[in-house]
Amino acid sequence: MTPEEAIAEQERLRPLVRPWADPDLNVRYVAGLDVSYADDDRLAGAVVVLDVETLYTVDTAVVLGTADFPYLPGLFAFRELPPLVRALEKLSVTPDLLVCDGQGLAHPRRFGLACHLGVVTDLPSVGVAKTPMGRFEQPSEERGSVTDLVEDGEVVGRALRTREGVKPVFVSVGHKIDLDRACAEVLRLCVVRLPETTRRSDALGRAQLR
DNA sequence: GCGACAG
DNA sequence: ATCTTGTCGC
Repeated sequence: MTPEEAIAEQERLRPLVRPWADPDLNVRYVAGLDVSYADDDRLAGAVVVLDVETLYTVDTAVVLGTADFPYLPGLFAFRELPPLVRALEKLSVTPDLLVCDGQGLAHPRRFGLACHLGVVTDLPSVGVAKTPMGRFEQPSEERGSVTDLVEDGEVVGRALRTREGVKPVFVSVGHKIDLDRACAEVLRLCVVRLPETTRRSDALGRAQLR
């Protein structure tokens, strides 16, 4: 697939994004997804499902693969989506929400990894990125404070302070959830700066490459 | 033309 | 993404 074809694919799928929650959305099992890279082009896609009430891990899956698409800003999903979908297929527990390592609507074409993964799986999803794609004001220092993340004059996500005195993370809607809910769900996954979902899937993926 | 650009 | 445990500072 060429970058031009990838962009066309994003434009084709973008209308399928539903940036609101089903009335009956109840989040108990949350999946964190991440891809780790080796020195060569091997990679590991990892997913960890935890019970949001206890933060206990209830299911995990890892797959080994190769990087078949380069990292290009705006086309990140075409590199990470294949191993992540394969990992999701290995789960025994169906997650209620996917927490992705990257952007959702906070994307130049409003179709970041979290949107793509949400649409492909038809599961609610949110993007949690460590660096922003857009402009934002610094949220105040206390845990839970937020500011808008703005791109092209529209609010595409939020900067969320997940712990006092740390850099914010950048939350955007992926699919089948609204921004308020997305921020609330992410915040309750955070013991330190990054959500436990992200931390555990990251650890699982890198361990698999050893 | 130049800089910016998730992981 | 990756290099990476203990250590410095609030």
